[in-house]
Amino acid sequence: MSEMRTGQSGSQRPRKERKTNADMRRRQLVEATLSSIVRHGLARTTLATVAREAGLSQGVAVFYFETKQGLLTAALREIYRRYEANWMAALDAAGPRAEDRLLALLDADFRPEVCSRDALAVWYAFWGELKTTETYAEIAADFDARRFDALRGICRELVSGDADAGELAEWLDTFCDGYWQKLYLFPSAHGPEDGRRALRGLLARLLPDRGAFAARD
Amino acid sequence: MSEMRTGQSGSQRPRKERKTNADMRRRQLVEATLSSIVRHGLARTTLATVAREAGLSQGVAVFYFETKQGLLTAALREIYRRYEANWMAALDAAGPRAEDRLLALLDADFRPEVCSRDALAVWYAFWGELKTTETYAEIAADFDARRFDALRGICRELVSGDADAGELAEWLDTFCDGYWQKLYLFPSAHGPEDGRRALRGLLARLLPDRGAFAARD
DNA sequence: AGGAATTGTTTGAGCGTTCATTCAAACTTT
DNA sequence: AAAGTTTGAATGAACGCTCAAACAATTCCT
Repeated sequence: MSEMRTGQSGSQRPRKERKTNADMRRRQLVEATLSSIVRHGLARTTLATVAREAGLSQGVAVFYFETKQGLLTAALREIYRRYEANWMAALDAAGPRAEDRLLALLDADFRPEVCSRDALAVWYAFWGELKTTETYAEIAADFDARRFDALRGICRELVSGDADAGELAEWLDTFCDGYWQKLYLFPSAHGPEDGRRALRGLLARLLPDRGAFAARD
Repeated sequence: MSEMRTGQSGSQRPRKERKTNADMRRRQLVEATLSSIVRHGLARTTLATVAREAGLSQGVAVFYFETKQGLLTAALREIYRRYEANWMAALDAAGPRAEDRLLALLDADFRPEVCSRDALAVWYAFWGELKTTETYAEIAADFDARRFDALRGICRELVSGDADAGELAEWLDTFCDGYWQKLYLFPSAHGPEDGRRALRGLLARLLPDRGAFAARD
């Protein structure tokens, strides 16, 4: 009964430590990248600023991500992952009624986790280079599709006719994107709370027959 | 009767030729900057790419703009100037009726002159660095304020109550910003024409009592 | 179990490149 | 001749990436 071939699962801790360490380092570096983008902007984010932020050497960033571009791509993927986790969690927490699910999904866009000033700085920094970095566009399209499908699905429960539901979903999605721009460009004039309020007002207008969105007034 | 102090206006053409030349060069360099941003992105736009695009030497760009940053700032101001000229011209061309003026102002946002794929690439490239370049934010706030005032003014003619008018103006402004984002991120799924159509649909919903916006169904 | 060998990780100096800016000299217009 | 304009080589700083060497964890061998 000697030891097995360190293969699948039986062994005690054959390489687990190293794998764990690698994942931890990658997370640490991605986190440092996001911090650096917030602090210095994407244009002035270098391997040096990331390494300094992470408390590591420049070399280790290249070791785990091959290239600076790989690190940036991982960072963009990460914020989209967080964004998706945010609205999915909001949907899970919402009740079964379509009105509640719609509000949950849209409200999620105005949680500081995804639209704080720092978060917006990162979003727009990456979008600014979307046209010159093919991968960014693919990531954006991938994540956006899932959210829009969810949104349209809910709208279909609220209005009759697929065309009208799609139209409504497009309006609401557009509103969210547009309000993010306000939050980003003019943060002193618009906060997430204002966004939620404006959203409710718009919903009350667009779906007047649904009492759930009726304005106080 | 010796020569005067080259001062105000009396002299025949004391420096006029040179001034004209300087303005022409500045325009040429700003144009080349915008082209370079479209072609290479803002991050890879250098004095060399701008000079090559303009058919001039690098030195002349510095001569007229002192610094690369000065050149970029001038380019941003230029696209905002064009944007403003676009919606102001649309307003001037529209009739006196508030419905027509509203549609003219909003439709102007979907003219290729300001929202073509190339134009959007420039907009988002600059916005991406807004948080790290104070001047960009000032320029954006300056131009945005004038447009929003115009929009709100028209909305006040259409709905009673300043609060409701302001709310409507915010919704519509947000819609325009949001749709630009769709045009930019997913140009294969959304074109300016779709934006105009969606806008009309939204207007018909938000202002149902105004026949001018009634949907054809 | 204990020490050597192997494999994985981290460092930071160094390389080649690119970039913004400078500037003396050449060229043009007044 | 004077003033204005344009050039492009030179400068120095910053950057992404490489790599040999150092360090650490794990495995192998007895």
